[in-house]
Amino acid sequence: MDMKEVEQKWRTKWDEIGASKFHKENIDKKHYVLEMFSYPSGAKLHLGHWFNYGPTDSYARFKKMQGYEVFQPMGFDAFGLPAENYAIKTGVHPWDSTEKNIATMEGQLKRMDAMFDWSNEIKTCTPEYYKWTQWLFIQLYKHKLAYRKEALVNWCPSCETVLANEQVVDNKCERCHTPVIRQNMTQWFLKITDYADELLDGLDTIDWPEKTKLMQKNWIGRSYGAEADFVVDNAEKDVIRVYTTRCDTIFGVNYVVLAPEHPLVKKITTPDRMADVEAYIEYASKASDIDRLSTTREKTGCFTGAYAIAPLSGRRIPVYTADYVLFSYGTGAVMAVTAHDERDYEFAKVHDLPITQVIRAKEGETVLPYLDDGVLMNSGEFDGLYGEEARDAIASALEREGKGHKKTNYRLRDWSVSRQRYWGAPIPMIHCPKCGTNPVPEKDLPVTLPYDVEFKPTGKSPLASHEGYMNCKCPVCGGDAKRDPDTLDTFVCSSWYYLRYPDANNDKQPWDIDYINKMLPVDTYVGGAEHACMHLLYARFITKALRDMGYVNFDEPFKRLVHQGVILGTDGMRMSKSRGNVISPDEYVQQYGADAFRLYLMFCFSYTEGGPWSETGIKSIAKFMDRIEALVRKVNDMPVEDKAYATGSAEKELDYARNYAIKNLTRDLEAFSFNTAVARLMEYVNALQKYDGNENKNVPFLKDCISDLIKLIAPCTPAFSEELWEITGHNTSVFEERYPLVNEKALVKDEVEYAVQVNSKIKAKVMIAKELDNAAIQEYVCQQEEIKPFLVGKSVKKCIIVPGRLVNLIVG
RNA sequence: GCCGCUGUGGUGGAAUUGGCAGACGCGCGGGACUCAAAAUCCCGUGUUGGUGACAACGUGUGGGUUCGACUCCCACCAGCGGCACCA
Repeated sequence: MDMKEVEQKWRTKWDEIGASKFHKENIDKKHYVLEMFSYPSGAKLHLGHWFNYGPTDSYARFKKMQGYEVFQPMGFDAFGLPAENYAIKTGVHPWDSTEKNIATMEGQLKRMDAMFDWSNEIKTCTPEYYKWTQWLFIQLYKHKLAYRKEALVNWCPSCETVLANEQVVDNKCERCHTPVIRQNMTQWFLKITDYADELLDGLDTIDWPEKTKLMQKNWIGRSYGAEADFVVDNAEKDVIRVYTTRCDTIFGVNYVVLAPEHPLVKKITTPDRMADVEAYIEYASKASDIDRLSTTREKTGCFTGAYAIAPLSGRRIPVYTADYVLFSYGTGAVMAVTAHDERDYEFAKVHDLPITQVIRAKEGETVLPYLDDGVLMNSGEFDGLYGEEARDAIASALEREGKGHKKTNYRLRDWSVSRQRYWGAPIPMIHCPKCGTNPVPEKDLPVTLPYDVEFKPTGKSPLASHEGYMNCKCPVCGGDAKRDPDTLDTFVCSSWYYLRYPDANNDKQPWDIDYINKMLPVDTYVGGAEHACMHLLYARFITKALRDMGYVNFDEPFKRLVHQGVILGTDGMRMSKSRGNVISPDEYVQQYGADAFRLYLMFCFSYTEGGPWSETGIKSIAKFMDRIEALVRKVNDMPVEDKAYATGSAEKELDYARNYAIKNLTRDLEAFSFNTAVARLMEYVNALQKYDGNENKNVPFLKDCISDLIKLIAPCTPAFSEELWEITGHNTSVFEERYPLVNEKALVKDEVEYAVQVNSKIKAKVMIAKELDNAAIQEYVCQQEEIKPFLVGKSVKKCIIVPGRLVNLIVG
């Protein structure tokens, strides 16, 4: 079969009949299949796209054949850093390069023969889309979920620009190799932390990979502890508030540590220590959070000269600043318990600080640092209390004295969404010297991203230099005002796109609420595991926030989630241009056709694991399809005579093979276990060929089995199967057919093979009739010639029977 | 470093979730067809020992639980994904 021609033929036909269209009248049977949309940075579709979209489309087609009304849209996550960097390097405007890339990728996606409903396509960089991204931001602002605060950014002093983490290599600017510093900048934040508890608890309600749920759980990082106040021994009596999960150790506090960015550091530092402290802050600004949290890194720090009074014990202890404390977590200050915390213990050794034991093991020796729960000592009235009981008592005491209280804390931080870049959705906010900061009125949306902008780094956001963009009228007083010069993080665009797809052409509102409530949640969402903690968490947060605002009525955006694995280069390394190990799918598609290529991707990798690319075997997949075609044509040409055909054991065997295939394909496709699904297809084809070798064939039965074969493989090789369906005399699409249903009766065997073990070693395989009970099985097995020798002079002490599988005789 | 995952023949990968390890392919070996080759078809193929029936060993390493462990537990090694401005 000339697959290129066949694929083109069916592509045209599918377009004519609107085969990929979603029919709203069948919404009660909807199944929303979504693949993570493409990022058009490279000019072309890569292997990863094929691996994500090809097999998932087969899943979508499988659902369609099960009678679901499938909605499978596609679009482009088109804003982002790479297009801007490309523009800075080459001078090609991000609009132009992005449009061109999208056009190329659309063409390639269409050749994939997936059932994408292109009438609902989305491109996040179009005003029609980002108008609603801006609308979303304003709703969040109005509901107090967007606010501004200072936050650290990577700053290259030489390029005078903010750098993405990706642009920082070894703490240096990737462009000019100047050491990068962390600098404070006022930024917009979204209050994802308001939803921390619900984001945790909601994990129990969704069908996601356990590992992804676990990663999100750890990312949110809920911990139960207490805040406690340490009063600085200075004129102002400044208060250092610390967060601790171990308030039971509070009598063992030997010093207090402030993060170098903590505003109190400079305030309380004594004049004689100021030079050292400033030098230390400078030093700390050069390290990344990952470096700072490394447990193997040397614990550095600097004494501020100040002392504070510990609550409850009243002890006077020194105040340090050290970069192993992060300003962004907890209160940005910790109490250091040198005897019961590893980092503090290490720090105390280096800085020659005392170590005060306040906990001992319940039994056995106590080795410092002792980290587990234990019995309190040297803790005044609390001596003798243990673990949680001690923490409760101490937290209550803190509260009584007005020096602290219990506190639940999260590792999760609010989501920083301001970007000092050009290629993103403009932040729809206006800064007025008189009225402060206010949102753009919704009737004035979108705030259009101007084309004629100097996007090369100048020390400010690119939009800040565009007078025509920046100058505007205050929506409150009508006076002269300025726009916010920043754009939104692209994760904001992708945090709600699944809501836009079903109603993508609505120009009155982001979506029709009634309609979207019927179309969502997404039934099956497929994309890479690298998004576990960011995109997937942001999307959940936005859904919950919109629900609370009344724009949707469901709690979770993605009912079921599947991650495809990563296909690596032939060298086992991640594909990248710099490594030169990038495999292009195009040549394979050219040579073998999209169907064979898709089938190969399904068969030769574990879908959720991926693995190194190898083209060995792609030929055999093409051959497998040839075998099917030959078989289908041969059986199709067999005349049906007017006679009674055989219905003996050969027919029973083939019917078993057919139903075995139906049962397993149905299960495996549902489970995204595509490689085993294809293996079962191969077994079925082998069984058909074996039966075809018989002299006396039941031709009508064989034709029926072939018909099922075409339906079974149809989701995997769509054009090929349509062609076979036509060859076998049909003038309708095979995707209008129902996926074959299993006949369980055909799978019942009179006898089952059991493995027989003696003392857990396999000694024989025995056919055992289905109706035997356990006692009869044991008796039957013991009579077998292969087993008898093992029983001579011994008795069976125990007999373990696993129904349908195994008998284990324990003898002695 | 921290969080999460993975490790099975020469090779890609299976294994009903604690029950016959290696399904289905690739590769390799042998054979049929052919003047020959390609294509196709048939047989074999974890390792070691044995002519052989068979035996021993075998799922990254070391230990443990169990009648029974690729699967569960503990410790370690290697690789991969993420670590909040790549998306």
